[in-house]
Amino acid sequence: MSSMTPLAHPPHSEAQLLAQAQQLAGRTLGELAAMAGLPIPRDLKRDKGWIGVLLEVWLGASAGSKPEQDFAALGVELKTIPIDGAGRPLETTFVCVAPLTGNTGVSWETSHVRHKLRRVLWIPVEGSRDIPLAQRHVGAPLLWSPNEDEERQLRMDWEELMDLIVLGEVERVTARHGEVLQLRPKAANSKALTEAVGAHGEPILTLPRGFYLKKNFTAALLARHFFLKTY
DNA sequence: AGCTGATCATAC
DNA sequence: GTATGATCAGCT
Repeated sequence: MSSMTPLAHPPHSEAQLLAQAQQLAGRTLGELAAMAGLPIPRDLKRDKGWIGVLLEVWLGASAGSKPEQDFAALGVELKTIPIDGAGRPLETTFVCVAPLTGNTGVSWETSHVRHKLRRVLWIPVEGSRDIPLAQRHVGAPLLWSPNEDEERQLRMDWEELMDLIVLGEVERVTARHGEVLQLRPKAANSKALTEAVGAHGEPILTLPRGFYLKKNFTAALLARHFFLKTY
């Protein structure tokens, strides 16, 4: 326990990555931040990505911005997921920005969504705002790939949403579209604009959008994991 | 209460 | 603006 330390280098195998993640289970964010020498914000209001960065440090992921998977050599993406006392997600999960132009000929097979979700290390973290940040516990990790059903659900939603984008109907899409995958703003604020395609094929300016996993999807994959592990 | 639309920090 | 990391918070 006292030898616990952040990985100084990216893990060389999934097994090593998972082993390190399992070491974090049961610890509090306060303990992990102190051991890593990171200051703890009072809350996440102005530090929304803080937990993600903290766990990146512990797991040897390259912190910072790179359009790559967190563990590129392993092809693994890291996602922290806030959960309530019953282990259910408190928030949707951002996947990637949605391409709003240049989409002629794009397919699910080569999509960013599919690539990002090919293999994910999920790390549940207590997320209730009633629990002080430093006292929140890290849960047991789950190394996951979509099964046949999950992949089909994702593909169907992705194709529906991309069809609307290509047809110039992006501004008619709401977060209600999609069963497990939704499209929502992903921007600094409501004044940030990016290019998209209008209803008549003309260029328009609209909010940047991102693909997000709905809570029903992540809740199911977490529940399945804990069911199989426990019984 | 939960969801949808909006927002926060930082690097480049 | 885009890309990384996500959660906030007003409204239904």
